[in-house]
Amino acid sequence: MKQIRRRQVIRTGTTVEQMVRAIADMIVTGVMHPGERLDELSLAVRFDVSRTPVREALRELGAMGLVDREPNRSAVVANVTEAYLHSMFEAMSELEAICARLAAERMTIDERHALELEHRASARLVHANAQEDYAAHNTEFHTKLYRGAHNDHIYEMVTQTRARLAPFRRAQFRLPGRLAKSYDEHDVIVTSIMRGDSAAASQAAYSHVAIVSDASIVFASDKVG
Amino acid sequence: MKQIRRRQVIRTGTTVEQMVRAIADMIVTGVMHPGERLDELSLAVRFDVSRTPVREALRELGAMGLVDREPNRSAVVANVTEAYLHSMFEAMSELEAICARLAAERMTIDERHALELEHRASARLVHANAQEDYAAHNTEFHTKLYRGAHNDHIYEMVTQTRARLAPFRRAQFRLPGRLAKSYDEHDVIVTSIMRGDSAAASQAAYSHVAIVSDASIVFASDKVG
DNA sequence: GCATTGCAATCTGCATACAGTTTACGCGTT
DNA sequence: AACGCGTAAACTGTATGCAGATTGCAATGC
Repeated sequence: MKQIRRRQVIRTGTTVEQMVRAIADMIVTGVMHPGERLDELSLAVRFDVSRTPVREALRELGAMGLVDREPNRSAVVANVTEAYLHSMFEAMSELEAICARLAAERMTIDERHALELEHRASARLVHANAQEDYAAHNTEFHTKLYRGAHNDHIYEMVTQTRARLAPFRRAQFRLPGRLAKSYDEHDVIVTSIMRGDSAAASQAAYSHVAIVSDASIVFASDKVG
Repeated sequence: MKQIRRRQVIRTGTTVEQMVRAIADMIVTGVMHPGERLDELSLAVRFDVSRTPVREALRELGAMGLVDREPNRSAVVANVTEAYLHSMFEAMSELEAICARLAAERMTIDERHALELEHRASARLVHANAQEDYAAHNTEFHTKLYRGAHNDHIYEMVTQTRARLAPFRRAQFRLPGRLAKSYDEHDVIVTSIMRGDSAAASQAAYSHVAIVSDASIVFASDKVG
């Protein structure tokens, strides 16, 4: 995967915010790997700005947990310990369970229909084994679930946790048969939510994420230190 | 509560980190009120540094959710909407319930003893109606609970949420009889945890925080917009 | 009397410059 | 050949200066 070295100008809107998004995206999508250095001058040249906004962007990314910073040392793409990674996956399960429970209680009719529709549409992707497309669907499915909980702060927490886990979860759908299993698990969640069975939805969501975690940790274990 | 106008020099360790802590402290302890402006130059003069580290500190505080920032506008102490405040209190109940459940399952013998000890020691404060001291005990009690869950990421989330709620929760122990009720609620949590009854601990913790939320929202409702 | 426009003061956003720290490399010694 | 030391290069931390945006006020027109 070759990186684009050409100067990348992003002078629209607030410069720092754009840089935060751009760098976060590179980390989350795996263009940059955990442990990789983010030196200020290179980034400044690359985005065609001075070091000042770069530093502010790095500080914000640090606060988000996407990069690690130490005094007088370059920022590096966050390289979490295996223990912390495990705690994030567990937290993800708990948060997802909460969202599913609240969603079962609070989703509007329209939201329920939209969730079901999104889910049903993905069956086609499973049969085609379209891993990339299914991953996109998966993101949308879970986002709908988080939104459905109707709690902005929980949405913020779960979204942030998800972003931090993304680098360690990329390959999950490459496991043979994982797509079909994921679909089945989603099915239980959707069915429970449609019935308004919050306990079942919560339980199903917890297990679903726990399974994804196990699958992901296999791939992540060679990256963490 | 008069503010100290004298220059405040904090040249120990990493400057920006110190400033973040100092400003966060002023917000959390109520020295600065929601909506209050944080202009860069004043802060720079006050801490005897240039605007550059001030800006970085403000950006970090923004990422933490303690201050709101908009382009070309001063940072202001975060002034959340009533709806968002409610979502944070609800999230706090959920997180606390998780911590209590996990703590009931995972706390070591020593941690259980320490929690019980902290709790028992506070009985004296209730009888003396020592609100300030009880508030300190309360913080320590809940911190022990969060630690007891043995999950670093959840600890981070609950701590951050707690910090953001702090400005809106200051007066909770001024309600008549609240100290005694708080003690009783803690008692149920402690007893459940000592028994290893995770369901009861979780339930008790959820209710406890929900009650605190209701008490706090009364006081907060005249501050939010 | 009230609204509107223009100007000045204030403040933020960013670039540049300088100071202090860390890292890397080469030379000399053992 | 390996180790230690010293110097230079590279990089981060902070200050300062300038450009652009916003705000408040005052003067003017209706």
